[in-house]
Amino acid sequence: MARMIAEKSDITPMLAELFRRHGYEGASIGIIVSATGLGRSSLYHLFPGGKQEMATAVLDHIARWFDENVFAPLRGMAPDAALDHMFSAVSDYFRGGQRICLVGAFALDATRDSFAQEIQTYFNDWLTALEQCLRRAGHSDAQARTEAQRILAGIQGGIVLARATGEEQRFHAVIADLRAAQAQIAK
Amino acid sequence: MARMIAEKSDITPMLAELFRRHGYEGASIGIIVSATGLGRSSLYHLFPGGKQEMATAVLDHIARWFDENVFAPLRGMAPDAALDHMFSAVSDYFRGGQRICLVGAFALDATRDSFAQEIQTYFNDWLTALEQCLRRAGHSDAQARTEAQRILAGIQGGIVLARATGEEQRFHAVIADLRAAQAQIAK
DNA sequence: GTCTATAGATCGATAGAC
DNA sequence: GTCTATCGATCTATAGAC
Repeated sequence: MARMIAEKSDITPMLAELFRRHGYEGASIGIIVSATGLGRSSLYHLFPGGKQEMATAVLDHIARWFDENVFAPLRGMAPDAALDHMFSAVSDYFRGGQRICLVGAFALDATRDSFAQEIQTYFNDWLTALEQCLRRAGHSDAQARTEAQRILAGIQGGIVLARATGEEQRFHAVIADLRAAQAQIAK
Repeated sequence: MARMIAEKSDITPMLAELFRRHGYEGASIGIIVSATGLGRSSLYHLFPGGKQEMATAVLDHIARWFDENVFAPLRGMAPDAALDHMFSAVSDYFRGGQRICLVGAFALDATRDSFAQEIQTYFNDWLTALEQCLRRAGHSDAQARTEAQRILAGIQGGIVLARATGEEQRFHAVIADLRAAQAQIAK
C-alpha cells in the first residue's frame, strides 16, 4: 500500500458505483461508510458538503471522462471513425447495460432538481458533439439533429431494456442496430 | 363527496405519481401521508405490507393499463393501425417525457431486485406483443426482434432525453422518428 | 486526518382508543 | 376505518478526543 491517506480521486469511483447501484436516495452514508472502508469523519472531511457534494464530485468525474473519451473524439476524429469509436467506448463503459448511466438515472426522479445543471450539460454536450459529427459526415442540420437524438435515446433506452429484462444482449443488439444504421448511411 | 372511505383504486394512481416523482426510496411514508391526505393507519390498513405492497399495487395497476391499452391492441388490431395506436397511446401516457416510465426507472437501481418479476413481465410482454405485430406486418423473425427492441429502447431513452435536457420536444421528435421509420417500412 | 460517540431528524411500521 | 401517539431503527451530519 503506497499510502493510507484517502484522496477524493480514490473514493469518487467507488461513490459512483454506489450511486449507480442504490440511487441517490438509496445510497445512505452508512452504506457508503461500509463500502469505502472510510470512517464517517474522513468522509465528511473529504466532502464537507455531505452527500450532495459526493454526488457532484461523481457527476464531475463522469463529465470529464466522457469529455475526454467520447465528446473530444467526436469533435476531432474523422466522422466514421469517431462514431465507431463512440459506440465501442460506450459499449465498454456501460458493460452491456449492467452498468447504468448515472446521469440518465438521476434525470428520472426528483434527484434531477438537485443536479439539473450537471445533467443538462452532460446531455447537451453529448448531443452537440454527436450532431456536429453527423453534419461533418454529410447530414443536413435537421437530419443530424434527428440522428443524434435517435442514437443517444437508443443508448439510454438500451440500458433500461437490458436491466429490465436481465438480458445483456438486448443492449448489444440495440448498439449494433444503431451502428449498422450509421454504417448504412455512411456508404 | 360521494364517499369518504378511501379505496385502493383511488389511492393507487396517487401513489404512482409519488413513486414517479421521488423514486421508491425517495417516496417516504411521510410524503405519501401528506400527499394523499390519508392518516398513517389508514394507509397501513389498505396496504398491510407497507411500502412494498404499495409499489406492487402501482406496478400491477400499470401492467393492467398497458395490457388493455397497448399490448392488446398490438395483438388484435391490423399491424399498421396497431403501431399507430401504440405510438399515440404512449405519447399521451408519458406526456412528452414529463411523466416517466416507472417500471423503467425501477429497473435502473437496486429497486429492481425487489420487483424483478413485475419489471421483467412488463418489458417482456411489451416486446413480445410488438414483435408479434411486426411479424404480422411482414418482418422476418430477426427483423421483428430488432425492430421491437429499437422501438422500446427509443421510447425509454426518449423519456430520459426529454427529462435530462428539460426539452419536451426531444421526446416527441424521437417518437416521430420511430413512427416515420415504421411507416417507411410499411410501404 | 481519523477515531468514537452521538445529536437531532426522519425513517417504516405498529398499538390502542374510539 | 381513522385517529393520536409512539416504537425502534436508521438517517445525515457533527463534536471532541487523539
